[in-house]
Amino acid sequence: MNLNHRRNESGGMSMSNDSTKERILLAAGPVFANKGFKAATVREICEAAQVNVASINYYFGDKQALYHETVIAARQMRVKEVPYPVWAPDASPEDKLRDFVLLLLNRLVAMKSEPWQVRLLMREVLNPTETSRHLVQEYFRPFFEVMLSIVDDMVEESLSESKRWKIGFSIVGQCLYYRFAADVTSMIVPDQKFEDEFNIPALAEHISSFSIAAIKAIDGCDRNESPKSRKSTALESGTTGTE
Amino acid sequence: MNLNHRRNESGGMSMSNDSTKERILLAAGPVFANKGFKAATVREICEAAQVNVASINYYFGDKQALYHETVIAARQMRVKEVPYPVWAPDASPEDKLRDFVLLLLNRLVAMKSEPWQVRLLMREVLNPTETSRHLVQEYFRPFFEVMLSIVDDMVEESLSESKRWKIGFSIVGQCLYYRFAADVTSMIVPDQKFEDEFNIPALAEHISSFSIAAIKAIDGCDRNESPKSRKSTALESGTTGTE
DNA sequence: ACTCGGTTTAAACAAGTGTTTAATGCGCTT
DNA sequence: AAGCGCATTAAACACTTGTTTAAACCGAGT
Repeated sequence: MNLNHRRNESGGMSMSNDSTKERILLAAGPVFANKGFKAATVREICEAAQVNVASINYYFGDKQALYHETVIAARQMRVKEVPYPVWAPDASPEDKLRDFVLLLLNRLVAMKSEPWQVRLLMREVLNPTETSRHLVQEYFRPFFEVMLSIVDDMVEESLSESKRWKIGFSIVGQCLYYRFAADVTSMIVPDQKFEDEFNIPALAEHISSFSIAAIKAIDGCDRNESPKSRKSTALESGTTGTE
Repeated sequence: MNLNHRRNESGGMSMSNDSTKERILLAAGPVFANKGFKAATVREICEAAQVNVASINYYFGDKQALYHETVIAARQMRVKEVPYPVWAPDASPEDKLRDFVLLLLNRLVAMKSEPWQVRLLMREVLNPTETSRHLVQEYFRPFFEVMLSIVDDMVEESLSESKRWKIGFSIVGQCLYYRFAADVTSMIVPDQKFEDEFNIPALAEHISSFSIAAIKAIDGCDRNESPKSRKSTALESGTTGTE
């Protein structure tokens, strides 16, 4: 465990040119994204980056540290590529939400080209490491709060904290589905239909309308959490599963 | 590549007792679920199952085949544990949908105890292998169709095919969120609130109400796909991201 | 020309990987 | 008891893994 693994750091984030360190970072991204941390091998990364196998340890210390830096870099790239919209002061919350859903889909889904940055971030969401705690604090949470403030503006009375969260998760969940289950979805929907009807603007329009309608309805008639005390109408659970 | 890897098969699915093959299958589940195919090692599985390292190759041929059988077994267990409801003939589609969402959450989310079966299936959804094509055909697709037929009963006019799908994905997406992003969610929501307000019945109630309201609203006023031709209200995309 | 720092390299390393082998054990029937 | 077939075992195999080492390289600075 030697500690001589910091060279060439001109300070902060350089992101300069085709330096060796840079090439490793760029090559590591797709490999980690496609295979995960363990299955990705340093030799594969080094070959893709056209550098010696020892370079990773020289510049990053070990494989784990390279992974960490790769995830951070992926987030930065994604944010830079799809930045926040800036709204006119008189924009309605409904229109803001539409833009926000579009933003979320563009950042996280981006069906075409399947950018490795997104795949890598999704891995962190599904299987959190120490890196993803950082991700939540610095990235997901503030993002989520912006969306919730838009929702707040849409309803008359103030929502309970957990209701706010649930609504937020409903919106985010609909968007995330198309990333998480993209491959499975394309096994269900025919290819042609997928191209035509499931592009990002169309999906954003659907998810926005769906969610706005739901929020308005909830706002109108209910702040009671479990009022009707409905008993399940299911007679009895038979073993009639798709076995 | 020897082919002597089928012994002790009394025919079809035995699932009998604590035979060696059985023990391997049960031990392999959690290991594959937690680490993925590559990162899981046969030695770790064999130690957990208290069998010799050669046993996996003896009974299953190779590691890949064991993985395949493990995924199939996980699906069967999950279906058996949370079977379909059987509805009364006069049950309203709204109540059916509520039960269906509850079923989906129970099968796929099951917050407490984090069953390895679910984690394993989610891995297949996110990173499809040859095994997951089987999974979609035999399991997801029929399940999805049942849900869509309930939605059909809720609306007046018949929906377009892609609209049907999008609504279905909206409902499924909301449910899946709590599995995919469970760990991240618990980083956002305080522990106490999580236990109290985000249990399965409460989530099912929220998702059902949210979705039913949205479906009703969509049914009422719209079959036009992109009518308003709304231009984005975003002035211009600044670089004001959480950088 | 020489040295010196950072960089790159091929080779080696030790540990871990899935898989195979050959021997042994064990419960049968004959 | 002998023979047979399935089950289990420890050991070895061939290969890959992340990491380390020591030598070579290379562009300044003196």
